[in-house]
Amino acid sequence: ITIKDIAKIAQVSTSTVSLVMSGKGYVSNKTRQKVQDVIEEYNYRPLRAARQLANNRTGNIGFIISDVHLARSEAFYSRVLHGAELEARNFDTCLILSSVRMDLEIPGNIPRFLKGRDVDGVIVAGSVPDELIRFLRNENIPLVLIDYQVPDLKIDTVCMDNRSGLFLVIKHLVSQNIKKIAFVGGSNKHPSIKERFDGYLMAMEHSGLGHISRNKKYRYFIESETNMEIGIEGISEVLKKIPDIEAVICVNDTTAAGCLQQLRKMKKRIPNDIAVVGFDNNNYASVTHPPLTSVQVPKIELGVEAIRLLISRIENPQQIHQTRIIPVELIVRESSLKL
Amino acid sequence: ITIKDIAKIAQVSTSTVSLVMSGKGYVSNKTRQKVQDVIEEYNYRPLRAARQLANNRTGNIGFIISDVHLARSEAFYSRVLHGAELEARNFDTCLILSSVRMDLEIPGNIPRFLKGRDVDGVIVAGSVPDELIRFLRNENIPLVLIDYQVPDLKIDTVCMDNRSGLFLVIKHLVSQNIKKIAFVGGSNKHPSIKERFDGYLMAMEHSGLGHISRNKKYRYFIESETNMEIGIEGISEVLKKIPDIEAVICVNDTTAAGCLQQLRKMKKRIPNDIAVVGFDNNNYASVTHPPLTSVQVPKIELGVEAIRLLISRIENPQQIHQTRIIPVELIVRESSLKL
DNA sequence: GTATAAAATCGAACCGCTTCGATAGTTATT
DNA sequence: AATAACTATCGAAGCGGTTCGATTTTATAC
Repeated sequence: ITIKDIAKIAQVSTSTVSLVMSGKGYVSNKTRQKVQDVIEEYNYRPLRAARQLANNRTGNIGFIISDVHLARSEAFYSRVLHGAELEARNFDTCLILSSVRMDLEIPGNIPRFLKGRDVDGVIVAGSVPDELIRFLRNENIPLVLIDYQVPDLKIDTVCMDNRSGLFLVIKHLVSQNIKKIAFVGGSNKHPSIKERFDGYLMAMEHSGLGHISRNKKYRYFIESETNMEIGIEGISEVLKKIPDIEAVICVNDTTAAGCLQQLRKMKKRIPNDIAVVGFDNNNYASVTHPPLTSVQVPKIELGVEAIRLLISRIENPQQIHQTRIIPVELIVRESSLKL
Repeated sequence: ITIKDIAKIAQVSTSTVSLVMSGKGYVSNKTRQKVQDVIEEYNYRPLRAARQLANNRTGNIGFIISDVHLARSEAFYSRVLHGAELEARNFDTCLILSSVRMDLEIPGNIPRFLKGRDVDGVIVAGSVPDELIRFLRNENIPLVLIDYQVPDLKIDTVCMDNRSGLFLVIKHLVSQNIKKIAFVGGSNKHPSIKERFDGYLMAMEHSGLGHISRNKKYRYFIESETNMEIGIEGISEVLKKIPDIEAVICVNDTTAAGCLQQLRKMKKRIPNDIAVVGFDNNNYASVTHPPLTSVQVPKIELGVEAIRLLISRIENPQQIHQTRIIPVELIVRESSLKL
């Protein structure tokens, strides 16, 4: 069933039907009603592809994420994706998903929807090869990054308030008179990780604990994707240097899970010997033993905001580039709550 | 840059370019080479929408999943989605994602890609409203279900071998001389859940423990989505009736996490007092305390197989309906391994 | 050497929709 | 009464491909 069929049945031209559907131009009320009735009756929906061909708008948004992120055991980016999907629906827009390998070749290996020019814009979630982002930029495709950025490129971005998150954590620990607070992290390549560490430094200074945070014995970093091993090694190393450590803040929950596991193995009591705090408030924060205090990141919100930002850019390509920062929240659980 | 441009530059007609791209018809080697060179040089990619309009193939596959599933804390269906995406790539096909609410109205609320006829086929992962599936069936859209089925509808399906999973579990427990084995589950509406319970019954009979599994005191079910609460309540109830229970098999890891938590609260030693086994081998199976024995379900594979099945159906709409069963594997961890 | 078949190439129609420009009918303006 | 300005509707071109004949060239058969 095509627009021609509708036109014939309603005894008007296809242009009139088109005008009715789009709400543009002049159509008398009588005609409009007639056409709408026929559309309704036959449940007519215009073919997207035909529409795209005619007016160069696809109604699709591409969502790109690295294989690594998508394969990650925490559901972080799946949640972000979910948020994006929910909001895309509100704009009558489809989400086309593509994962990319971190070693993809450009332009040989780019997502298929870019080859077929199948999308009006693209969301990139988390880190992907910078060249991919540069490529998208060169192609002049509307683009929004989530929780990532590329040095010296001005791009619309949605991210979470990592620094404030650390202020909340430190404040919570200090309120329990905990002072010897260590930080365990991973590769600083990802901006969020760097920001969390910066937040730690700043918040510690702010609480008058700068003499601790400035002491490098209280830090542990490994150049790798964050995983449980970092937590395991991290807490072991820190404990060697500072046996009377009181708390450890991990760069995310996965790392924290490693810490918990290792501390249990060492027969440390959590939180009474050592408090442990994570970040992200992942799906397993509450099934660890003990349940993990963490900074809740509104993942759905990240996706929602990204869609909004992207659509506003698609509609207004010249608008100034923005960064939207989503607030976070501290979720206190047993791992940091002294009895 | 369009096919006309390429044609002009290569000094052939657009039809010839088209023939070169599709590999159909007769083209001399010389011409083919010439055209391919130009395509290469200008990095020409045909516009999908134009192609679709002409030959009625979109090159897109829709992936439908319920909000509830996608929001689930375990990453089960995200993994399945990931697998589908990976395999779709191999077929130069895009995956369009849509989540649906369990209370969606049909046809008002159906995914947008169905309205615009934007996909060649659809994958449905997990349970969705049966009417949606019937609707898809009526519309004659190629369809594959993952881990779900609708009574009295013949539809291509990919699922996991739930029954065998339970045989593996029982065998493992019995080999440790554990006999008093209970089963805690959720709503039987989802076929997998029912199959797991059936597997329990069958495997127990098979191991000569039928007198136990036939005793209803060893079972606990709640009509609800599976969650931690079911585990918590389930193990409490069973323990009341059978205080000397030796093991509990939970319908999935989430439920098992609830069990673990409750048992710890009750100061039971796991696995020496009671062994606990889950199903799915979720992302958090290894961070629970103790780490959880579980049946590993190859989630990526589920997605991969679904794509393969769907594409084969798209290409051959008349082929007989199939059910592909993905094998599972037991992952033994501390929660069931007596010292 | 001619008849016939196969190979190579092209022009044009078509897919379903939007939109520009033309046309005609109404109403307002002078 | 003539002109201008809307309002309403439509025909046709065009978006970027594919594909069906038609046509020309080349190879094969007798």
